[in-house]
Order: sequence, then C-alpha cells, then structure tokens
Amino acid sequence: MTRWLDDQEQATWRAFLGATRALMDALDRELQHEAGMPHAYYEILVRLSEAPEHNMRMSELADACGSSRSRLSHAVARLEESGWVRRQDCPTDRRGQLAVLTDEGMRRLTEAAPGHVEGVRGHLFDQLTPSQVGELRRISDAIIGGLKEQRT
Amino acid sequence: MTRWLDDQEQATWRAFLGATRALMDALDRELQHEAGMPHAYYEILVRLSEAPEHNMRMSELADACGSSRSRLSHAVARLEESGWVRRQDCPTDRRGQLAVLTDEGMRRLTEAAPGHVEGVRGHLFDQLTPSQVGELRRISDAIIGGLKEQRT
DNA sequence: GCGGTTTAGTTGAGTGTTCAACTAAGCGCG
DNA sequence: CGCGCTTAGTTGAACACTCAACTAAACCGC
Repeated sequence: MTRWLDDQEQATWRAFLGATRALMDALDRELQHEAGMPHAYYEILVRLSEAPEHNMRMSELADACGSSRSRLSHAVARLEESGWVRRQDCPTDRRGQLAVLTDEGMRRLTEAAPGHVEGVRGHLFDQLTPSQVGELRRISDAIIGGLKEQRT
Repeated sequence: MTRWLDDQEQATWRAFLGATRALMDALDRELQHEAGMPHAYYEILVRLSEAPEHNMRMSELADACGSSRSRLSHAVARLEESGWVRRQDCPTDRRGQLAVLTDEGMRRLTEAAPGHVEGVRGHLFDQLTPSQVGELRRISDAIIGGLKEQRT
C-alpha cells in the first residue's frame, strides 16, 4: 500500500537532498574557517544581536533557532566558554535564564557577517532567478506549515 | 562593500533554513525511531541496494552519498558492526575496499523503506503543488551547479 | 497553602561528524 | 628500475547533537 515516489519525485528528492547538504556543508565549512564557529552558533549570535538589549530567554532563543532546548543549552555553554555569550538569571521568572550577547561576541559576529553573507549570496541567490527566489520562499513556507500541522 | 540581503532574500533564507532543518530533523527522528539508523546511514544502504551485486567502491559510495571519505569510513565501520554491510578487498585495486550490503542489511532496508517514503511524501510532496515540485527540482539543480562550478 | 502537573533549563552518556595526520598502493617518468 | 606524486582509505581526537533523566520553580485546583 506504500505510495512510492514516482521518477519525477525521486529525482527531485535526491537533488534536493544533495543541494541542501552541499550548501550547508559549504557554509558550515566557510564559517568554521573564517569565524571559528559552526553555522548553528553563528545563528544564535545573530538572533541575540537582533533582540532588544542583546538578550533572550533560552527557550525563546531555541524556538527562534529551530533548536532543541538541549542543543541550545550545550551550544550556549560553549559560547560562554568562548566569551561570546554570557548567562544571566531572569528577573521575572526564577526558573529562567537569559542568554546575553557580549561585546566580544558582537564584535566577532560583525567580523564574520560579511563573509557569510557573501557565501549565502554566491551559493544560493546568485544561482536563482528572482522568480525562483519567490518560489523557494513559498515552498519553504509550505514545508514548515506541513510540519507544524502534523505536530498537533 | 558587502552586498547584504534585501528583505525578500532575508525572509527567503530564513524560511529555507527553517524548513530544511525541520524537515531533516523530522526524517532523521522518524528513521532513528523506526529503523534504528540515522538518515545518512539509510542512504548508504539505499545506494548499495541499487548497485550491481549490492556492492560499491568506498569512494564511489562517498560521492553518491555526497559524503566525505572520512565520514563514510566511520559510517561503514558502524554499519559493519550492525551486520548490515561488510567490507571486502577490491579485486582490481589493492588499495581499494568494496562495501557490500548484506542480506540482513537488505532486509532492514526493505522494512524501513515504506515508513521513510511516507515521511518524505507527507512532509514534502504532499505540501507542494506539482509545479512547485518541478521548480524545487530546478532550484536544487541550480544550487548544485553553482557549488560544483565554484569548486573548480 | 498543599499536592500534582506543567514549564525552564541542565546534564551526561552515547552517537555522529570533522579535520588533520597517517599507511599503503598505483602512477608517471627520467 | 627507482623516485616522487597522487589516490584510496583509515584513524583518533575534538567537537556537536540526541535522548532520557534530572532539578527546580511556576501554575492550578481545591
């Protein structure tokens, strides 16, 4: 009874897998090389840099990064060792922790950003037509929508 | 001089990141749960199952899976422990190794496949229109093309 | 305000990935 | 032949992620 993938779907799935893996690997390698951090850590710094006061609750940050709590907890622990983030007790909820971007972290992020944006542009947007960019946006939203719905 | 991302690109990039991460996480979790292996290992078994004699040279397999040699080497070592793959000296090149899918490995793959295909269908193809599937294919190919070109 | 449930976050063990260093065999060429 | 260069694959250490178990505080209902 399995609804197998037809040839078109099969080919699409393999191309998609290959493309996303190669893309993420390339960006990860570049960021590791130029900024000394994996892409996931870079994203944490980005989110914090956009937050008021450069700080966020751990769970909020985990949601923003699409990360599990455990993953974020480990990641912030490492970022704290590097001195790019520090933890602080949440004033309004004694269970809570705030992750705070340090000045050094902000500096590192500012240094890393241009190279990373060039990577994203060069590997992704430069390869696509404007209409493909629009379609990619809609496709991504559809996937996210489907996963969200199924979780309920 | 950095060509920053405009709003449209920024939003697309974040949606794409979120979608691929959530999708891969979901498939990985499902496969780990139902078949006791991560998606990367499943893919190795798939490729071997499609090869003549159910075997492939290590490097060939690494290329097919878009994996580094090191990663594949570790992965095959684990798959060998599980008894799903075995290694064999290459008859024509004494440096080489063949990875061979065992009968047990084939059995495991056959059991895992229907559930995984349902996942791919449910999380991805059911969410897209046929024309979006076509576009996703072209977008993926464009990304792969760009990365390949830059590597030279 | 007390006991059970939910929410916030951490921890450690186990597993997977990366990177650089390594062995061994094929290849090219004087 | 013999010497260097490349290719095939492995290894171990460092790092990242997952899962399940845990602590602690907030919330809820009576």
